[in-house]
Amino acid sequence: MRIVFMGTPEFAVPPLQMLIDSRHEVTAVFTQPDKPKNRGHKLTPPPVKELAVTHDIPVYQPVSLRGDQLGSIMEILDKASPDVIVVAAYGQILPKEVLDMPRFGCINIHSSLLPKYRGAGPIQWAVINGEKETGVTSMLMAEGLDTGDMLVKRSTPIGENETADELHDRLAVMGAEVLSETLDRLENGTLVPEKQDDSLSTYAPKLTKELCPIDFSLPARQVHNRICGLSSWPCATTEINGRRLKVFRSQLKGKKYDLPAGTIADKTDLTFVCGDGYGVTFTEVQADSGKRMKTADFLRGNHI
RNA sequence: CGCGGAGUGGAGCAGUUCGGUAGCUCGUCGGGCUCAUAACCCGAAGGUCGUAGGUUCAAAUCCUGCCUCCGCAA
Repeated sequence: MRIVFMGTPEFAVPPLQMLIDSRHEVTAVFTQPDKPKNRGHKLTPPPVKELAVTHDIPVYQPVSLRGDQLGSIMEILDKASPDVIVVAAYGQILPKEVLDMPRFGCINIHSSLLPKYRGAGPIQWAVINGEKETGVTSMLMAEGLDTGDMLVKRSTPIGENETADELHDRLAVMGAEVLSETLDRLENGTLVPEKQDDSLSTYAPKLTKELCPIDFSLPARQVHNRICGLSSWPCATTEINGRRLKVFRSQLKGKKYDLPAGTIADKTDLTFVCGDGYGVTFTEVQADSGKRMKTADFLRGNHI
């Protein structure tokens, strides 16, 4: 099949790589415009663009698919003449004209078990909420946000101490597999679209930095889940000796303390008391202007 | 030229303000104690202080260029 791929961040890279390696032909790639990033505000291309250019695939980076742009977008799509458009974390709303354009429609891969966790932050929120499992769902795109009929779904357990970062990487690979299966079955006609039960849907908004400061009045389990879910970005934070401390990893101590929430229960391993009295141990941290390191290393040079 | 922090034995840091013998907590190696140990005691190795110049009797420390890493911001 001829395929147009739309995607932007790291999550979209494994699926695109899979398509490039497949018998299908990727005739065009759409991704977000280069944005000023990093120190010095250097203009940085999205990961998907970097992969596409190394394979000489035409890359388009419209600011918007809608409005004035629509005419030229449709021209590009006509020329690329896709049988299907594959969308993975593209970051833009597709207008109806685009959704209706390919013979097989538009297929989106979403990193949750729909209809749960629709939206921009499904991986992180699944971890923050302490879900036991999550997964990847492919769907036929409709006009609503992540509301299309589901095609292929695959689940995976979330590890006790697994961070959103690690889960993200696993789901990205799984996304490529789900996409592969979806396309195969699309061709041989064995797909059975399944409507989403809207009454079961939940929404996972983009993460903000307001979530970062650790609220030690919450039970230990929730504090731990939040640290895992926010790692490595935007990352849970707290303050220690007047310095801001990012917390990348933690473990449940499994021990109860008769101390007020937020106090340090154990200075030798950085265990903090939470709202239910149980301790959470920080295992990987980073202080202001320092680098990310194991707590044992941090404590060697930073006496608390 | 967006703002800011940092490069010191293998790890994490102090020392830089006010130039004057290279320090701390660990790790490593050797020895001792012990039924035993990641515990304790004794000892040892290991550093051109990121790099190139400059100032000086003397530079980790002051000045200048360059390299690398990181936080904010996105």
